Amino acid sequence: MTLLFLRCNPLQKLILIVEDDVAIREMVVDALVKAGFDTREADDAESALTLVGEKLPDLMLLDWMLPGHSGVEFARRLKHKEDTSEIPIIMLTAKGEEHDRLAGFDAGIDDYVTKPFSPRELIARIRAVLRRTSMYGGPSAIQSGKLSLDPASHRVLSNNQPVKLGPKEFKLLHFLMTHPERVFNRVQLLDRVWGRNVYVEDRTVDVHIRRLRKALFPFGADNYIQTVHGTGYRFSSENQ
Amino acid sequence: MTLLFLRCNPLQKLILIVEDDVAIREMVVDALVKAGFDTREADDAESALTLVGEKLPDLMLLDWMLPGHSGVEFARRLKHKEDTSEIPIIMLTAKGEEHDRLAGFDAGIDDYVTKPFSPRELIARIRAVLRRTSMYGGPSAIQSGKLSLDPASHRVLSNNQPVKLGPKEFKLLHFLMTHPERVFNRVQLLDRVWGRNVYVEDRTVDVHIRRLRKALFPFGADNYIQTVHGTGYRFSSENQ
DNA sequence: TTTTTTTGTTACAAAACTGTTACTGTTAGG
DNA sequence: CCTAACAGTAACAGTTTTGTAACAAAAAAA
Repeated sequence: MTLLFLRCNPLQKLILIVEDDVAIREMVVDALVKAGFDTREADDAESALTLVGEKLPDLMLLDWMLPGHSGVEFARRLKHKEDTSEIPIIMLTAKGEEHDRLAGFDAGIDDYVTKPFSPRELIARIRAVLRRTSMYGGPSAIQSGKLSLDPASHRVLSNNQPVKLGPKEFKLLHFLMTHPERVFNRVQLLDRVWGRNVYVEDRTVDVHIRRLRKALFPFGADNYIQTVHGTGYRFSSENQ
Repeated sequence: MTLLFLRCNPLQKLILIVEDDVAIREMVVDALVKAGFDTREADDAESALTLVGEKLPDLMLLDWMLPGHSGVEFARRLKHKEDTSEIPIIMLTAKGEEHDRLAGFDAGIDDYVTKPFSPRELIARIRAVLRRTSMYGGPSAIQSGKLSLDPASHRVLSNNQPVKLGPKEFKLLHFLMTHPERVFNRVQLLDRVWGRNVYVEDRTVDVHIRRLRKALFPFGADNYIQTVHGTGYRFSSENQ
């Protein structure tokens, strides 16, 4: 297998369009490229997943009707996977699918555009969604004080020194770092890090927090994770 | 002038609807109330501003065409003011205003709904926007003099220095700060902070007030909490 | 397979928090 | 000025919450 390292402009947002109608796809890609976006194309959920695996896009355009799975179901799956849950999704729907739109919103879809749409409107909506979501939690590395965490390479650095973390610890730190200055109780953390419908003891969180702190301690970075007595834990770049 | 103290559920999101068509307004309010939202109504920009000044809404529904100013212009003004710039806005537009929608997105409007719309779609969109925006910077911090209390991060800052408080102290201060300039007797405080059907001695309140003051003392912020002899306690941003 | 790593649970220790009390200082009114 | 009700304060003991280490099961790697 060959790995392709594509050099891409980091300032250029990557849009993944999943749509089986070639005509629409080309029209959209054309508009996106002209608007200065980088694009990837897929015509079904399968190949879309492959592309997502290669490089997390900054936004996805998802056709409502896809061969195999429906678009919403695919969106729901993405939203449930930790590493892809933050990718904003815009749905492309045909007229008269009004009722189902509601299901889409519930699935965590950020916006939708009704076919036929004007390229200008599409671009405007993409920009609007990106503006909203890129405020926090882009797919690029998260920096916080001397800590930096890169979801893509699955690495944590403290003062450019690699920190060794287990998968759960990484996920936990990742979640906390993407939601700094906010307290989460144990159940919330279990929900967001371990996943819904997973039953584990509350106190398991404490143990993992402890392990995280232990791993960060040699770098003097353990105090980023703070205990809020009676409530839960908080990540804060401001010590104390 | 009469001041009405409305008891409102802090978990209930406050939606401000600005719309001059009474029929639409009532329909929307009806739907919102049924969906569990708290609402305020205004029929022009003027009165909308007054209401915003009284209490910052969690979201605004803005009619495209308003008497006096246009809706977008009003939105732009809100987005430029520091304290209101974070309020998400959903525009209500009539059919055939396609072109202008783009201007709306540029003005920082979060979404728009085309009239006529179904209540269900409206609610779904409101929920979607709230979900997106409340992820970060949810119910913003309460500021009072040099003190600020942020429920999301569960933090109290005095001159940007963190104040260490226990859970009960935090809750007590939180309650007092959300009801400033108002005296509460010990039973009322026990009810609202400790919870109904909890029996503890009245004097316990005194002790916690004492602990709060002690924690605030190093910052010279202890005199925000004032004793009203024979009655109870009051939080006041004006010292003395 | 064996070995290593990761994970969840538990038990106990340590720390933090809470409510009560007893005592002291204050206030308001006679 | 005196007094009775009221509020401030510190100390204490009991409770709850969190930290920590050790262990065994599960998963991953070799």
